[in-house]
Amino acid sequence: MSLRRSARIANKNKPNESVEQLVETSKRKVKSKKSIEITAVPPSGKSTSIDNINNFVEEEMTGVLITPVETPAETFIDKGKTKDNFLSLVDNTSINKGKSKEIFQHSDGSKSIFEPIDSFWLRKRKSAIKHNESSDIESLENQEFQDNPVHYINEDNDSDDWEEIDLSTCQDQLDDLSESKPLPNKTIQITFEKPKIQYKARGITKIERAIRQNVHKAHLLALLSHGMIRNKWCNDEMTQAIALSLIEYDLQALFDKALVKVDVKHANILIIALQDLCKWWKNYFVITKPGIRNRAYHEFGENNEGKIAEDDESFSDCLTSINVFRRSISVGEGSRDTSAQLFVAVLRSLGIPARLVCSLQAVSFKLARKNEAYTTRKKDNDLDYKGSTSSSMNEEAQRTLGLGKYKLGAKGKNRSSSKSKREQSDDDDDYSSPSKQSRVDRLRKSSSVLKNSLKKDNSNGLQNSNAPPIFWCEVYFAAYKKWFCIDPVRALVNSPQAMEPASNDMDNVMAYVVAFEQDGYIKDVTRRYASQWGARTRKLRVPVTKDGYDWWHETLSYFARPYERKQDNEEDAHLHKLEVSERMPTSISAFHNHPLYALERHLKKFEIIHPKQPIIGNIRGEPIYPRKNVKQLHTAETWLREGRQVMIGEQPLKHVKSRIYTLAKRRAANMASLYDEEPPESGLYGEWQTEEYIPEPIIDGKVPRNSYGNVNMFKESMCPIGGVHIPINGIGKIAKKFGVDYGDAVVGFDFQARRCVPVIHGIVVAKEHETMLLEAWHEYASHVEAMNDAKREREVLTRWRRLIMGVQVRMRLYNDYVKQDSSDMEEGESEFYHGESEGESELYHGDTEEEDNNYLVNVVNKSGSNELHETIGEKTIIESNNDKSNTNFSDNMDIEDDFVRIEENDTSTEGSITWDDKDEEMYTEDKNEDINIEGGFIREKE
DNA sequence: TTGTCCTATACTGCTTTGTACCTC
DNA sequence: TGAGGTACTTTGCAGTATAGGACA
Repeated sequence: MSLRRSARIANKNKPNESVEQLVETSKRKVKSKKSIEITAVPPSGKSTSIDNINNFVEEEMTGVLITPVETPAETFIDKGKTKDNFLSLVDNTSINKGKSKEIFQHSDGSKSIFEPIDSFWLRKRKSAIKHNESSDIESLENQEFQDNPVHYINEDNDSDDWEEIDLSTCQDQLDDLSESKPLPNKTIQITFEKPKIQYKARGITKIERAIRQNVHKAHLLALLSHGMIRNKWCNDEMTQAIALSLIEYDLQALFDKALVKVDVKHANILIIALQDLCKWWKNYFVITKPGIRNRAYHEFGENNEGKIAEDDESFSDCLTSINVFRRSISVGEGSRDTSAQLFVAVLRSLGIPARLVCSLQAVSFKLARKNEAYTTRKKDNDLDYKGSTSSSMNEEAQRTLGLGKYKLGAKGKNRSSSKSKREQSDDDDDYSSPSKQSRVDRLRKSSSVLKNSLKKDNSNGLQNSNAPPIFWCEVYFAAYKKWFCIDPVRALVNSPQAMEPASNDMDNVMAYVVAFEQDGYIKDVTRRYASQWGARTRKLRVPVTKDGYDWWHETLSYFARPYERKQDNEEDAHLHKLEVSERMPTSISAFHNHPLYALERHLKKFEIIHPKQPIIGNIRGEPIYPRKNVKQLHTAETWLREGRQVMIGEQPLKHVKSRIYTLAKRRAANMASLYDEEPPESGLYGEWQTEEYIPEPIIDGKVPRNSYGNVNMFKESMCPIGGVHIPINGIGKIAKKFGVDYGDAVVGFDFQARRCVPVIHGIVVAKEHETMLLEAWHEYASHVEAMNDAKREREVLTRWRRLIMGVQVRMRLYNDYVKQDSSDMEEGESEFYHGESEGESELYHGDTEEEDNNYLVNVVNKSGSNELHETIGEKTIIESNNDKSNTNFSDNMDIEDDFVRIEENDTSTEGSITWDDKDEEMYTEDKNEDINIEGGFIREKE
């Protein structure tokens, strides 16, 4: 390692010094240390004395700075390899430890102290500069030497560099140290206090987040499917017939009257009719279960499957077939969800265009707060069905309905099994039979009696629950051109705000509200019901990716109506109006990332509010601005990359601290901090302060370049006027040869190892040179290609020559020495080739060094079949056609380059081998060596 | 008890124009 | 001798989202 390089490395903490200064400094340091006995540690681990210090510098010593430690107290953690090297020279006994220093005792009793080099150096240097003790490096170093008589600096790593000295030279300090703390000689025991485990907030990892989102998506699809099936059941004619048979005649007549004409008057009649229908339904249908509920992600942990399944069954109906669905309406009981679904069937039976609406309760992909899902679950009696329907159910009603209820004691415990059996049998029920019809009539007649008693029993339970439902309905009012929501469970008509659950309701989270149309299409109507769409609801949904991909939107598009109706457009407009007129949040945190409103405090680093008008409100004294006024800012360089330039005279709207990424910037920042200067800042500009980049023109073929000698070509529009970008790497050489002025085209930057390297792709030249350069380039490229081909050909022929010569030598040796000893061998035949099984002769496939010289010749004969010929010297073995399995060519892939493919009649290659199909004779041109082949055996031609 | 804000933590992605040395 | 290729460099860091806790 050169002294110059050593100086450069040492310069890491002294960037303001020139290399020459540092070379001098290094030399001075070496001189100054000559009075001290230093044992330094080069990377090799061999100790070096100060007498060899000059060599030491040259060896790139990874030495350390050694100073006496006065009050070692804390554990020092070392990670440097250099120290490990040092430790090999001493006993592994740490005598005393300091925060950044450590004392080691050698086998001979001498001691060494370590201190990381950079901390000491920087501390001293900063201190000196700060107090203006000396601006001169030399005086500073002298001062250091006074404080620390032993030191040497050689930095390879910032904090891992160590230097060893013999502490006998600083015995005074050590004596002091020894007096205060006697140092043991041998092993010591270090006891660490067990650290207090502090469980801190932990976010989820990227993978975990992806898994959660996928689970969330899968659940959404399952819920969509569930809704589609139930919606289809709502169209069931039998179910609708049963529904129609249950509705009182007067009510039916009212609906008939309301549907006569489409106007406001009749629409109002329809509203009244719907209200009456809801009241009737509420009295008729007994709620036995709360229905689907939302679950926290962590509830789906391992070993919870059984519990969840059991839990779900007790919460919602498991309608296994449409017959069970039909039965539910005839008996008039079920969960809140089933109630709403059946009500849709009722409405459709009356000829009213009704949608089944569902708030999909997909498992959240966000982390639930600690035990939140359990602790904040509803404890109100509204949904605590256990204490309502079950225990308080009137026995008379149960008897009449033939029902057992949940938790009715020992009797009720057998409910599930008996119920399931009954459901199973009901699956096959034929409701069109007279007997069943009479059962419906019976139910119809007795319904008022039954329901009154049930209602009484459920007065504090599910029947009168005010909790927003999961399923409800929507009815289209043509007169108002609006969809009105109807909640049959609570008998509410057109109260969309009542459908939104409380924000802390963990059982019912409103994130996706979808409406299933009568014809099966699905529409997202969340915005009609979510009052805090921008502030809350939007954040609960699958986020739109940065490149704009909206999974939910795409998924729903598969189920959306392929054509648009007038009422759909009207509805879209209405939903959009609801979205943009969302009321302002009442908390400051809700303004964070709100799509409509913004506070200055939430602006990001590269954002600004422009213009600061209008102020659309105030929250705790802070002005509220429209989100559309939040504008993105960029540095002039970033705008240039976008193909825009800052207009002359524009001042930065904002100054931000520069990001320090590259080494160059870091050095500059270090220098600034060294002199207590302000860190460098970048000015930011808005798009309105920029204009499209206007490239300079090419004058007299001279390409304008930037300060780095290149041409910025971040966008095609940045090409100099009259110039052209030729995106071919290497064409610059051609331009240079022709004396054409050109500039390397910088199309971007590559960031590697904290360095920014421009990505150059092709050149920019004047347009008039383009054709000439391209032609020259093609010529050059073909020339290079031909050269490469010729080179490769030469290499192949050389190898063939070596092969043939090698085999010839072998043959000669064989004939001279081996053949003579084989008295049994027939003349003219060689066991060497066919005497052993399948041609695997020892020599041919032997373990000799020449083994690799067995090459393959792939010959295409006239009939077009491929045959593989293995050539050894003057002989060729022809293997079976296209059957490589019996050949020993397993290595042919590795020596593919050594294949010689010889086309028929191809005489272009000197010394090529030609295959004549007529007489099956292979001969080598220019060598006058013909080879006869008989039945696959080889015989030299006489 | 609830809503809001602050803090700690983890993740994401921004950064924006070399050079010494070796081989051919 | 010059062109071209390769290795070295480093163990970031600021901004942002979010969970958890404190507090009104």
